[in-house]
Amino acid sequence: MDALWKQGSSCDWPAAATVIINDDDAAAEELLRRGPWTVDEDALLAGYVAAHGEGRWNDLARAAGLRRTGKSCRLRWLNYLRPGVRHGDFTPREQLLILDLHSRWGNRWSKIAAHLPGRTDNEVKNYWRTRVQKHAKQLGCDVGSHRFHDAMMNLWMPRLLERIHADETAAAAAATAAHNVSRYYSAASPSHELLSSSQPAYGNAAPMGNCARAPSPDASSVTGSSWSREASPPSQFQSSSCSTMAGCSTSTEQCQNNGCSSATSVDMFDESWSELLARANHDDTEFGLGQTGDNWWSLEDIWEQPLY
DNA sequence: AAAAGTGTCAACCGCTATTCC
DNA sequence: GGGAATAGCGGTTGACACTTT
Repeated sequence: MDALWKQGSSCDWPAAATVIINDDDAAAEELLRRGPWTVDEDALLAGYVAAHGEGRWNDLARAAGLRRTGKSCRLRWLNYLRPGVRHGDFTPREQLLILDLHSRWGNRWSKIAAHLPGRTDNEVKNYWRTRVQKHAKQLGCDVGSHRFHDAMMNLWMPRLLERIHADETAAAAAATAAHNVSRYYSAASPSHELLSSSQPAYGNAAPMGNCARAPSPDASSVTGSSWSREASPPSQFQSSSCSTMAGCSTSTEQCQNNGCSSATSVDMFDESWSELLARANHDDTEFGLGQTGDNWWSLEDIWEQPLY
């Protein structure tokens, strides 16, 4: 198929580009859009899937009136529009799980993503390529090398575990404190409800977001990258920092679903996560915290540079 | 303030596997 | 059984935002 690309000036939708498919049959010529999705396209796709469900994506694209390939529609739906998709920084738990699963399975992104609720293979892949490979580069080695593996096992992962533990300890303390405060106000005055109602309103408005996420993107945000970037907290690991209930804009249940380290029990990673912790507890040689003497990365490297 | 460099991530590409006819 | 269509996967690219000089 010969394809001639041109910028979308002639297109009804802004930006992006269109492709003209040159076919022997002129009647078959059609315009297909590519590039960033618009709000209108998102609405069309989401609305159609909501009404009719997922199906054959090429047919769906046509039926929905989208000038996109089925492949493009599928990708947009899976990576962005599908309910439950999460965006934003990876929590320390997620980072740890990615490191662990990648060490077992390699670049099996979809398989790894399947263990990270709400995360897509694309996001996991991007995380690996941008963050993890960057550290490997700093070490002057390849991500597949023994050196990198050792650094990951002896430095990175133990510190992620430390961080997670610290977060959970803080969360437990905060939850206890909140409980006590609640009891105090409950006893002292019926107006304690104000405490809970003072939570930011956008928590419910963005049910798919993680706890650190800002309000829903406004209509001018098209691809999602803009708002996710804007919403990204400046401090590392902030996405897990809804450990204090006061700082979390979502309910406890949402927090759990979103992987936040709230004080209460259910863990989003279930089996994989417990396996990991079990290994951490029983395999000191791999996860030992005392093996940081060979300092390829300084502590500053580990914690000052973003691991997310 | 502007240019250059860097990081991030959505979207696309090409390939393989699976399903359908 | 075989070919076409579709789904799914991993790799790559390009645009944009941010940082550094």
